Amino acid sequence: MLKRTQRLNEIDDSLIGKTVIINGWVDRMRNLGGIVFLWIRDRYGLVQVVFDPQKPVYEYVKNLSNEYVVAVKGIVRERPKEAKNPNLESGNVEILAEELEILAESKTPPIYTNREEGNEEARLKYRYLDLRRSALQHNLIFRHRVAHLTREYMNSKDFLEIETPYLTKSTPEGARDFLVPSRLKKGSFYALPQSPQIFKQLLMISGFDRYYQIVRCFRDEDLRADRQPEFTQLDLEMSFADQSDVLEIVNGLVKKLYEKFIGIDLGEIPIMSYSEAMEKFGSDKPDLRFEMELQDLTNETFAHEMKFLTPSKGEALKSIRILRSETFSRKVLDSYANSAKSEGLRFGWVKNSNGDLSGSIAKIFKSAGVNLDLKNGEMMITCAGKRSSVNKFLGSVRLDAAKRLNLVDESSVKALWVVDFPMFEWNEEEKRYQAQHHPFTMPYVEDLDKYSSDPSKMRAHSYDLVINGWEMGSGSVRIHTKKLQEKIFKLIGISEKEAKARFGFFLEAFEYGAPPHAGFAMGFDRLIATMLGLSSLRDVIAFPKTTSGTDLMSDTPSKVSETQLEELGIKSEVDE
RNA sequence: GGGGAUGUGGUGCAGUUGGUUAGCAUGCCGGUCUGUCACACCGGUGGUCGCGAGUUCGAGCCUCGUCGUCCCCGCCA
Repeated sequence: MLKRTQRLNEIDDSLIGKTVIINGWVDRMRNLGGIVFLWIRDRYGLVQVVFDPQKPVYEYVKNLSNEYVVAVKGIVRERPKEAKNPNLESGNVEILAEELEILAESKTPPIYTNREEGNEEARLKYRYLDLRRSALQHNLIFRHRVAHLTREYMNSKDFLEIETPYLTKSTPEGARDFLVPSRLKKGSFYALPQSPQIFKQLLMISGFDRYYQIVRCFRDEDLRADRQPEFTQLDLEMSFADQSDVLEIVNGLVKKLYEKFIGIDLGEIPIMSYSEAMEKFGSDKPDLRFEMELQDLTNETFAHEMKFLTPSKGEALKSIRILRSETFSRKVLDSYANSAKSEGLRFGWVKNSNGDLSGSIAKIFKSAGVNLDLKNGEMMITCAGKRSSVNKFLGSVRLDAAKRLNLVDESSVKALWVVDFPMFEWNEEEKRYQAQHHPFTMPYVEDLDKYSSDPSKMRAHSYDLVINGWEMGSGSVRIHTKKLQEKIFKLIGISEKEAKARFGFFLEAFEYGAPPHAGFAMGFDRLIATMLGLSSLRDVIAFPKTTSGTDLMSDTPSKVSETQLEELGIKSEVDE
């Protein structure tokens, strides 16, 4: 075969007059009857090849079609003045073909590879063709570069990349596990790791001191645009370290990545407590690209004159201001009212229409004689009820309103740390507390005694990195004593017996000199998507799954043979 | 598990109150064309309207069911 002497990004003025060989795909053909132009594409670029009717090779160009793989030997020449294409990287030159070799033919592709259109279904079925599109090529190349620099950074900070197993032990708590049946031990199962959590902590106990891994994690839960069943984390753990050490490492990395690849200085990344985030933004992952903070009216003097909105003891009365109310139709406000009601909240809105107050609760404010200081067109949405529900509801209103008002500057990047999450949350289904982060998280030890009657008030030494309202990663200081770990298991209703069966090896490890340690895990797919301004993880993963967890290209998951099941000692109860 | 959107030539879309021959663009095939760059122009091919039932004289359109894709809630330590 004619092997390439140049990649397509290398075809430029410096090669004028030289003979080159290029390899690539036919991106487009323009046959003008006499002269024929081809665009040849590879991963690096796009170059125009000319076929002159005077040359013998001209006879063969008619056999070509889109997506054929070809080798072209020819002379690089400057294009005629009028025929230069400034939109093309190589638009100053072209290759005059002397020889052509067809390396592979192609059927007419079922989707366009040179256009940004096509529905997801067809594109996922022919993912290998979709991946030829320059946008997806760009995303995956970008991802590679970020991974590369990430490794470089972690290495420079003396972190060791150490692999951990994929065939692991199923553990309670957290997401549903993907299970893998064991053939050698019929009736038993491995689980794919939801994260390498336990292993990286064991590596700390082994003395490796600083560990990281860019690693696949698996969670068998329903999908979203920002959630895939298998996804990649930058996982890290440090010994003799606390929260500030971890934040420093991660800050350094994120700032470096944004500076190098996006050209943005993230500046000082602020730290906000979980409770502040909830009170001000109604979210544990606030989008700080716009203001619109929640206001707490609970302690205002007029709060007890608010008729049905009056907060009873322990409840909250809060509001949010919307500057341009004209985009909020009655229908939108009704839908807010309905969702508030379904959360057991009382809801009302009031706006300034040409100097007069109107809206569902205008009368209440008027009779209470409150000066709301609303400018013309400004609206206030007010909500009363259980404090945590009020925050959550107004937080969702805040996001929805920002979307409607187009308040988000898509080119800006706002990162922050949210810290001191609650250690536990109540699981209504199982009627017990469970760890909000995970059960290996170090609690505020003083909270354990202080709030022994109300575990929901205990805080954890945990921290989330949030970028543009996306949870980018989370971490915590870990428990490193058996005694405390056992205490936590007890609090979340894991019996001593169960703890021993599930985590016995882990608890035992703590008896052999476990150093204080802390760590973090960053959602790598999300980070790439955020940096590229994409909302779907599918665009940064080469072979993603659909929202129902299938792969349309390979038709996965699929049935397996009866023999395979027998070998595993498994019988399917699903009817064919 | 629930809600919403969607499914029409290979691809992207239109299709009125249910009405006779399902349009448009692009691709593909053939033709003309020696400087195009999403080449242009002329001609042509291509559709079980996701699938199944029902209502009706008549269904792409209405009803019920079902399947796929996308978005959201639940869920995701």
